[in-house]
Amino acid sequence: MAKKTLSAGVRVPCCEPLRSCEIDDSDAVSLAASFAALADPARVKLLSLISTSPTGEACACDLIEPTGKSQPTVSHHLKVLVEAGLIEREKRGIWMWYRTNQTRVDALRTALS
Amino acid sequence: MAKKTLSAGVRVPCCEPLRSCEIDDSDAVSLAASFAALADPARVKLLSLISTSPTGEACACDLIEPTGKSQPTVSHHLKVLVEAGLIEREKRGIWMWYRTNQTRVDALRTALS
DNA sequence: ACAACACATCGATGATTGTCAATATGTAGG
DNA sequence: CCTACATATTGACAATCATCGATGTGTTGT
Repeated sequence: MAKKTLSAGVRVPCCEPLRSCEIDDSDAVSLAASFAALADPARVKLLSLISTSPTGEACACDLIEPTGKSQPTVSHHLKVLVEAGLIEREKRGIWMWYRTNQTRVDALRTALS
Repeated sequence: MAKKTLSAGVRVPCCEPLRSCEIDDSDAVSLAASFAALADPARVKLLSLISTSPTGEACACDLIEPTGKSQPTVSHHLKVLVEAGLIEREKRGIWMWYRTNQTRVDALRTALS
């Protein structure tokens, strides 16, 4: 029961930082989905590995050993990151190359402002 | 370990070690835990509601209706956010007041840089 | 064509999570 | 003490998730 609201409660359009205005339901859902993609240590590490690569991209074959997980598990986590839009994949020859989608990561960071 | 064909069947390592800037496991675990706290639309909305409050804090009683969840469910989500360090709680009289831990949120945002 | 390799997908399983009804805890007033 | 209220906790359940072995798909070199 809200009864101590002091302001008029005017709603403004929102896709901006959390602190600036109250977000609507669809924004909350999409933001939560993005954060969920980072809600596993393996995926945080994968994004770090890919982001810090000197060339800007990383081969899947170099991402298995550092995570300490099996190849299918790493493949699964990479798929989660791709579907969340945080990284992109490109097949060259037999190798799959991953790079970060900096625009999407930046958008996430902005949402925390 | 993965190798790459340059030409004439010569195989070389995929890319640079990827380890110079790699975050360590404990950092990945703690970061993932923080992101996990934001991996639910209800919690994203709660953090938004609290952060955008004109007074800087919000009473639990005002957070139930906007989320569309039951009172125990909202209480549960608030607890998750508190335990993740993203918000803080203070009881005054009958009401529980929540405010954002901006330092922690800023730390999360920095991690995405 | 064939074998070796890189990666994705499938299937199964144990663990975690979101949800709410019921109940407990704590606070204020009569 | 008793009642009304605000919030937290418990218990149970369905849904989702992380994991890996087995297998499928596609590519390269022989």
